[in-house]
Amino acid sequence: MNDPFELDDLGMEPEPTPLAQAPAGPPPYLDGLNEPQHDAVMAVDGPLLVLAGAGTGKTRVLTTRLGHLLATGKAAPWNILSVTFTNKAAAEMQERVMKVMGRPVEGMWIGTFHSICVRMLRKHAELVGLKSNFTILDTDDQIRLLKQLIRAENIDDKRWPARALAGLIDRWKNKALTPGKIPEGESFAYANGLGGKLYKAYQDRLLVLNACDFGDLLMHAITLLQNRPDVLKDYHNQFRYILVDEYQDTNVAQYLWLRLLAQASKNICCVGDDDQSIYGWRGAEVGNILRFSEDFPGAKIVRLEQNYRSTGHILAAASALITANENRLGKTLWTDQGDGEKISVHGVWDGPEEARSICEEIENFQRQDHALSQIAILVRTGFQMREFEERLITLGVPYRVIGGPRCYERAEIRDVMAYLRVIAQADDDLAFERIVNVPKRGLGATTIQKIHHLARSHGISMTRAARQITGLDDLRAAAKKSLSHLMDDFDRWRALLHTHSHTEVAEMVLEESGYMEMWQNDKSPDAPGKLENVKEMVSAMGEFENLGGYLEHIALVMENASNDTTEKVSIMTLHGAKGLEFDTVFLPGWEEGLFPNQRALDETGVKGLEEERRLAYVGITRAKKKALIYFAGSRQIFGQWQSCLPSRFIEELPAEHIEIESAQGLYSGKTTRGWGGDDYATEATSVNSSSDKYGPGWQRAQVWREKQSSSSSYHRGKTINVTPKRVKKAKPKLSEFAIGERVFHEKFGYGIIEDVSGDKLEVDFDKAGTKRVLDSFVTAT
DNA sequence: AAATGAGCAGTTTTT
DNA sequence: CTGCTCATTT
Repeated sequence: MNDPFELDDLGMEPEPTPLAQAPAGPPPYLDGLNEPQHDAVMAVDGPLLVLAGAGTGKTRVLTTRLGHLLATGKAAPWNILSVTFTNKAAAEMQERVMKVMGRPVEGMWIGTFHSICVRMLRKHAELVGLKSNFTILDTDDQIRLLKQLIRAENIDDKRWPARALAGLIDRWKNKALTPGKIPEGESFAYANGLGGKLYKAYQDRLLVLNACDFGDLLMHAITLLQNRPDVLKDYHNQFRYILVDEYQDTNVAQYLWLRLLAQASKNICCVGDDDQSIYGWRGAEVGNILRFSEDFPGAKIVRLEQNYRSTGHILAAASALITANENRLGKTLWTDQGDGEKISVHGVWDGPEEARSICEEIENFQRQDHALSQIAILVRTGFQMREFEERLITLGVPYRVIGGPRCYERAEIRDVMAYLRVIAQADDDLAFERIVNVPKRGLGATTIQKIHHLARSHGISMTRAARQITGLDDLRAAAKKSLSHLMDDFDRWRALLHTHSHTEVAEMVLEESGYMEMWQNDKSPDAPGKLENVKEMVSAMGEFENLGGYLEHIALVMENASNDTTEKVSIMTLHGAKGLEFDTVFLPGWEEGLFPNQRALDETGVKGLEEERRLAYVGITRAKKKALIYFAGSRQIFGQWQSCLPSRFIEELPAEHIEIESAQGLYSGKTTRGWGGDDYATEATSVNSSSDKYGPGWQRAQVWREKQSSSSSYHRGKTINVTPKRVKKAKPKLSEFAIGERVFHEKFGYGIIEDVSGDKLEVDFDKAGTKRVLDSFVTAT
């Protein structure tokens, strides 16, 4: 990474601070802290890096430290800036400081990078060319706007997708590179050199629209602090103590922002774990945490290594795994909780069997009174979730998916949001465009085109252009009338805000615009649900002070707050699991190509591989008592069967901490056994004789191990070959059966072979329907 | 202006 | 295999 840091040196002496010692004896909030934790709490002045391994009491240290600052009178609440990555983390911090202090604490700046930047920008908007009520665009708006600009440049947006440009711009913004600062050459990464020009055009247009995208929030804040020493000085005076959580996930822009704010007091405490850095792909710089002592000279480093979460084998296996990474600060987790159970590694035949096997196991746990809320299935990618969901549904085991499609992404919610956004901020083109013809009011593509054109050529927003165009003779009479009617409506609704509550206004808008009516008249089966969603949304607005507050919440707080406390199994991605813990963790899909993910390897090579490994580390360390890893011999991806090799991460787990379990019932003699039918699960339980110990996946693993030992430098040497690529299903053993042949299956009866793939057959059974079966389970007739 | 179909791409995600 | 976008049709 080139070095965009041009800030003042940080090497000043820490200013002497008078000690406001607590009276005799240590205050109660320090009770029970171990030594490093205690150190981390007490080292209040000067830069401090807390390397907090998984499950080592990081949050406790952070909150105790905050409490300590307050209790000793070193800082008033408003002297504290505490930055987190998620709103959830921010809320938890606020909550726990209250517990430490035993009373509510108000006035601290606790929030996400983005929410704190918004707060700064709302106050000083005009200094970066915005108005205080600026809109925060989401990714969708961002892409739509870019697409318009790309087309305006007559660039083929097929060949140069807007998404790609959005990614490029995001990466620039993550590094706080304004259009004037992008490195020579990087502009050429898009549309033969037009990237930079489009970036500039995009930023200009955003100012006209009085809008920001997410990246802008940080970037504008940095610009503000850099260009206005007076403003920066005010913040220096205010924020005497800065705390940062999940420091390993910060990007360059966030680092620069922190550095600007911390450069006067130098009282910055960053907490993080380089081994849990899993967001590199979205701009996080592990380098920030690796480089901490250089960035903040005189920094103290405290390592939290005692783990209070997992038992010995789990911890040891995870620790061993992560040592395969080169780029790390290094720490050794330990526990005094005893060895516990080994990690079990299961080879299964394919995806469906993996799902059956795991979900059955969950059912067993349920019968043994394990709390379902203490069980999680952690997958590498979203599409793996479906199999588990389906299986759990058929078994009637309650589950919840965490981090699935979010509610505000639903069309009707976005529509309502768009109405409200236009009312709150008339220049919000993206919102205007979304609802200008929803419900249909005869303002089609042609009209929009004309408004667009006028807006662009005059450098004004569409609302303004629309207003102007109603005074011209450019539109058909009907369109003109409809448009000016709509514009009048908007004015009226906006005026209503002065006299009515925002909730009332919203109700009126949705009624008068015909939006509710549109869904009421809609005959589609999901229309009532959508109507319900809209109503729910409006009632939720009441919890906010005003419209702006509500809109900002939606823009910045993207979590679905589910206070669902019922007992459910959790299904989520490994990314989503960071920071959580469960008694029992299932880790399916540990196969080359899937995990480590092929694309991660292809795109970022060793860096990607190491990040995948950290992901594996995060996964294992979520488990308190049991961790179960699965890999399948073959898997259907995008409708194609692919044969898979066990993940190299399995190989990297020390044998003494794992236990290989066979796929139960598989290959347990040549008994006729259904394959792929739901009823398979009920009988695939008992048989487990030692000669049948290894399922086919495990046999592959043996092969894989042999292969490894014969070329040991395969993935650890310098010539890192991030293959093996996924092996195409090369029809290993050709089946003796042919398509069209009539066969008999003990369980499903007679059927016709529809497809042959290796030794697996797809048979259309007369009675049981189409099933996938192993050829050894059928006989020719 | 809406509806149907062809074509295509398809990790991880918070703000 | 899906779900989406875009273009073509009516």
